[in-house]
Amino acid sequence: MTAQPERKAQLIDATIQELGATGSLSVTVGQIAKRAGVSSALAFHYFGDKDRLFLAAMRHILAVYGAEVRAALKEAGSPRERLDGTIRASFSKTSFRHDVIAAWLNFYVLAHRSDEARRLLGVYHRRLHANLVHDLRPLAGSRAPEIARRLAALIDGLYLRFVHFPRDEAEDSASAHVLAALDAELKALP
Amino acid sequence: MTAQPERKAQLIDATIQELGATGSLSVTVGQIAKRAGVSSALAFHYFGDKDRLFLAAMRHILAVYGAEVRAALKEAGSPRERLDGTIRASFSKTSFRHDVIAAWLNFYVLAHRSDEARRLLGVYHRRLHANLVHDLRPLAGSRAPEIARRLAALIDGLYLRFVHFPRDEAEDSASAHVLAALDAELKALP
DNA sequence: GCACTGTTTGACTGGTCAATCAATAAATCT
DNA sequence: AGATTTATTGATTGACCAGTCAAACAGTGC
Repeated sequence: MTAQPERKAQLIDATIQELGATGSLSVTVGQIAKRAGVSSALAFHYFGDKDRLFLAAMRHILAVYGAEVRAALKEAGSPRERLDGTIRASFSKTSFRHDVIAAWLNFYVLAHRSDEARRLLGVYHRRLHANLVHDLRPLAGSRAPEIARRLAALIDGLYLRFVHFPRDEAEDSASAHVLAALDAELKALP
Repeated sequence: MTAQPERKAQLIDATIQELGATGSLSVTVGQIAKRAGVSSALAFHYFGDKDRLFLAAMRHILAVYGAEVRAALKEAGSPRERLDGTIRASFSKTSFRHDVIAAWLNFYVLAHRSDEARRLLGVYHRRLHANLVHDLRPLAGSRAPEIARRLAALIDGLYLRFVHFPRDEAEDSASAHVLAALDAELKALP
């Protein structure tokens, strides 16, 4: 999946950057190609059309995010530490890079009309859910899936809010909110 | 604000519908005008440019949402009932109309680069927050604002998820999740 | 019946853009 | 070395679109 020609990677990077610069999917393939230092025809040669170029960029972002989560989990021991890692990875510096933000926002829009984009979004959802459930199970037993669903939605919702109204301590503040919700859920367990 | 010619309202409706039909902000003023049964020049005459037309549409959606919240609150007595009303209004049938969904998703994108859109989004945030805090206060005292922040983010996050992966019982299921989170927060109070 | 004001349009412009294509260069194979 | 595939581009096309403008139209007051 990542053994492609150099140019493909350049174009994907340029897509993300250009998306961040203009903020909408109406970026032109020409602008992207220019930033990548190649002709626009090459972008079409490799990706077929604009949508597939953008989807490739989104897959790349999700791959990077997945790697960050895995890295965070590797250093965690207890379920509680692992949950903390999963949550913090969702609010990592990378996630708050303004080009990554723009990609995510436009991805949500695209997922509403493109089947492939929705499928990709589903992959992200399931991965996050599975991670949360795995480490909630020892703490919450059969209530784990239900609580995981709420924590996942809370993560997305907080992300959206910090994206539009950023603060310096977004990373910590957002994580703290999710952990507080987790504690409340656990404390309230029967 | 709404004592303007009928045509303005028609154009706003058409904007929302066309946005729902194509799913992205790249709808053309021509398409919108055609759906409204007028010439595109008229849209420019009334709204100046495309962005302002879209913002007017979004203001309309927020106004309808606000009215739904107010209606739900009118029938509620206890703080708990009022919270339930606020939450259910956020997941009303209207909010899940597919053209309203498309408008919200694109609104999030726009809010990332347009000051006026972000300002509008801030209005929505503050209104929701204020409503939640008002009715949480008797139940959670000084912790009300903090909990309200989480519930608001949870509402947005759940909305996003049900929007992309709809279920028949979305309305009830989403509300139930928020209420469950509320109960957990209250039960966990010191 | 005239002046005035707001409404509405058709025609136009200047520009943009996704996608294609024919052609060249470079690499790989046989 | 000749054949075949892959990488890459410049030029082009055909459609489309935001925004402008001058003019036609309709109502209102006088």
